[in-house]
Amino acid sequence: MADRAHLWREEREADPRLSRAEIVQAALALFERDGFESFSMRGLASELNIKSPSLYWHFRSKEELFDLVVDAVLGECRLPADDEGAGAGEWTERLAAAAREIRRVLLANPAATRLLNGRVPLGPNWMRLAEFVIGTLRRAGASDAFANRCYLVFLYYAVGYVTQEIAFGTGAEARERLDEIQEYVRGLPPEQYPNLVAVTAAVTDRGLDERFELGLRGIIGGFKDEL
Amino acid sequence: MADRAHLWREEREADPRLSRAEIVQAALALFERDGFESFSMRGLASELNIKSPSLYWHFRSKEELFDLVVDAVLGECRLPADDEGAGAGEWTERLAAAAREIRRVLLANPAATRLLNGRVPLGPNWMRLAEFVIGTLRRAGASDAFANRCYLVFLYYAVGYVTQEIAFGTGAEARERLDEIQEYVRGLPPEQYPNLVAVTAAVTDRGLDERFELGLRGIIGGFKDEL
DNA sequence: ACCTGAACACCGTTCAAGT
DNA sequence: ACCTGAACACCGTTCAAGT
Repeated sequence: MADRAHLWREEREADPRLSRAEIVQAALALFERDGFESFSMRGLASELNIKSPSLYWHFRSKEELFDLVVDAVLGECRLPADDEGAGAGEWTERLAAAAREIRRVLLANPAATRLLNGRVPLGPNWMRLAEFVIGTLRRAGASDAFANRCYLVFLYYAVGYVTQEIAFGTGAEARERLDEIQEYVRGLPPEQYPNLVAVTAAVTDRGLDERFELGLRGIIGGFKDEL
Repeated sequence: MADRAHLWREEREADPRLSRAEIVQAALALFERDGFESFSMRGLASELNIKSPSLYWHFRSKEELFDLVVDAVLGECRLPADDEGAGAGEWTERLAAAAREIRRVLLANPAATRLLNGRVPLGPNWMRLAEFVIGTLRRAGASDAFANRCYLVFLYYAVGYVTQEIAFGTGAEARERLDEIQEYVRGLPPEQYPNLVAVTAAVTDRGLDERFELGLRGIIGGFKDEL
């Protein structure tokens, strides 16, 4: 009887030992559930039913864990298949699609995205993005030197834009926040900020999508001109 | 004799009471001296020879103080004078100059710049930047709606790029770090990252200035095309 | 190999109290 | 009006010890 219970238990909690990947996924989930500011190693440990010092067997530090969380998020980006053949679209459109995908994934993980700042991403999923951008550019005829220049500009644009965008919040919260800010700007002294106030008064939409596209057209258009 | 000493003392430490601006300046200095991670309210208080709870008489929270530190940094940006007359250069060049100035100031204050992430800047010095960009665009013939779209894209590009750039460190440290990363990328499996590895092998310079300019040309060129 | 208890040296913030 | 002492409820991390 006792033997049987034990067997059941073993089958139930499939692997009592935690893998690094499992911990990273739990960290990511916790980030998005409770927000950036609420995260702590102790909180993560308790979510995993262990004590916080155990985490230091798996990771050297919180920063190291964060590096992996960032890469895990980037891993959610689905890039267009790497085909040069007939079906492959225009390179400019391929790049634009990748940028939109990066934005989609980062907006879906706003809390974890904040980890990207002040961090040089070096994980496989960042490298995958770099490989895609550089490959696309080279097949479009870019020299090595030029492709090397472009890819960071491109990725920094996407990441940088979304990072600032996220500060407004996401979803309904963002819309509310943006409306508040519009109110605030409209109330600013017009003699000091004539253009800012005038322009804000004239526009009522929020247009974060359109702005991303505007910058993106500029960046990619610039690549095309200098190719 | 005791009276005299007292007078001296009063003349020396001009204003024993601290103003918000003084505290903000001290916080900024501390940030850049000891780095982002080392900052604490207790540390700031001890730098000002007060105890940390006193800071909460001046500021509602650490976040509120940070808002002011961010705006203080942005206040260091010197924009071209607002002249429409004969001396005024091409609007594209005026915008480019402003972007370079923002980058210069943020690179000079890397620790404080990290505060910009996840924050919507709403202080007077951010508004000043917005006013400048919008004014320049409107005088160049942009509609209200278009100027409103462009200015955030423009500012986000500058801020976003520098934010990521700063992750490499600054000065000699950055050069060292970049060389390390180049080594690391060159050592990556070429069958997995053929383009990335090839391109990195072909290029030896670090080119963060040139990349910023490349993106900037694209962004501003895009504005010009759609004006 | 993986996890824990106990401890160290910190945090941000509140609040009653001082002057 | 401005500042402090004492306290609360936390942190990340280390390290000897357990299994």
